[in-house]
Amino acid sequence: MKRISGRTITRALLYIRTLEGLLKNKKDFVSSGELARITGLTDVQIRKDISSVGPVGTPRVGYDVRELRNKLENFVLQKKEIRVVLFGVGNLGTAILKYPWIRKGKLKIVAAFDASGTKAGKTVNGVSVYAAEKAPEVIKKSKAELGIVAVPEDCAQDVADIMAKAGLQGIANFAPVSLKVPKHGVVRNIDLSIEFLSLFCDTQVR
Amino acid sequence: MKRISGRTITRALLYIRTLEGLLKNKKDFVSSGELARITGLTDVQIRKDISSVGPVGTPRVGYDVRELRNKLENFVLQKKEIRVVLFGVGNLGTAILKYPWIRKGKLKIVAAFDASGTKAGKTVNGVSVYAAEKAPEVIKKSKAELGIVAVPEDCAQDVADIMAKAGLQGIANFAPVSLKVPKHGVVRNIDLSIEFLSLFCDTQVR
DNA sequence: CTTTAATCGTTACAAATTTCACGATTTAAC
DNA sequence: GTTAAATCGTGAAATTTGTAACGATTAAAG
Repeated sequence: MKRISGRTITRALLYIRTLEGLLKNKKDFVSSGELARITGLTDVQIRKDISSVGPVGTPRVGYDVRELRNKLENFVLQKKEIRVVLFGVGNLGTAILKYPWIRKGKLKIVAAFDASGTKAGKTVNGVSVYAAEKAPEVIKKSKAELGIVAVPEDCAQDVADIMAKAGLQGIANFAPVSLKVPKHGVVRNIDLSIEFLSLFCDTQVR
Repeated sequence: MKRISGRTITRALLYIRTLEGLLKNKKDFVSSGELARITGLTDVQIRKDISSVGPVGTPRVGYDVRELRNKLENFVLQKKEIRVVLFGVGNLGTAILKYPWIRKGKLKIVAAFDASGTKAGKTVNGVSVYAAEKAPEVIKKSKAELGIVAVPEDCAQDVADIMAKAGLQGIANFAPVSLKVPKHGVVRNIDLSIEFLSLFCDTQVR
């Protein structure tokens, strides 16, 4: 199987989400053209992406929704389970804990940490919240692999350091600052402000 | 001035954020190499992006931080002011209202709407919250141009319809569903789940 | 005032991504 | 069973995006 680009993977996740939606509506088959209409992509792009997981469609019929979803999932989410911790249980952190994750089964948020004493000991959407000091210990015990930074920008680097020290391999960073991490670490930055402003720029004539 | 890609614009916003951070630290000059170290991009890419706004750097010295920020801002955010409304004042919506936006001056969240009766009439971070029914009226009065969808997925399409009808030109959609909008409408989808999972996939061997 | 070292800006090149074109396959109609 | 219509899958072309190479410019040192 050839190497797959990150763009294809991101779109594959979108396909998975879309297919889940179709399943809810009892739709058993779907064509690349229809997926294109829903997602706003082109049908060719969709067929090409899907071809990464091997032949799965039937000419004149389209794709079996359930089968395609399963193949995409196995392709994109290879491991059985991925364990994640979250730092920061403010509004953003709570939103993340309550967000409808794709494949909740495979992706487990195993613990959350917060600096304010008022939240430790509580549970949000089934996830236990610990005091920040407990992080190294809890991360190791829980065998978490990835971390989410949802703290204010002024403590984001501190949190990233704790994460790196605890051996987390990847960080999703929602704080609007660039993080310094060991060179083998993977960071994905998600700055709500930048994401939004780039929309705004698209609406301008240029 | 030649056409600029969306990627360049997104990176320009990152540069602006980074430069603001440098200014806070009283740094007056910065080289493309240093910006590269901070942002994780390459120095060539940064110089190339910056060249879109015209010559601004000085060999052997680098860029005047304040000047570069201003030029990038004028380049990326051409209008004087952009007016935005937000739908959904739950955890995510509240997080958005409190997020440290780049250039708060130019970007004004002029109103927020929420379906639950308990929030209407309140103020979050200086923004008034209205009942959802008031939306068409308030949007028109406030001359808003863009909208943010931060409601649960099952009412996201309804909100998008209201937005389109009220004449908003662009939508930033944080709900994990694809929205149908009139063909001239611009939608930027930000699915926290997909953003995060794509990080996870990057950390896997492939 | 000349040399040196750092850094910018740009042109040419390479790589990645998307789009196009079209043959192959399958169902359904006749 | 033949034909027609829809749809898939894919190799090649076109486009976009990123990288490398390098001359040009500037400040500082000698």
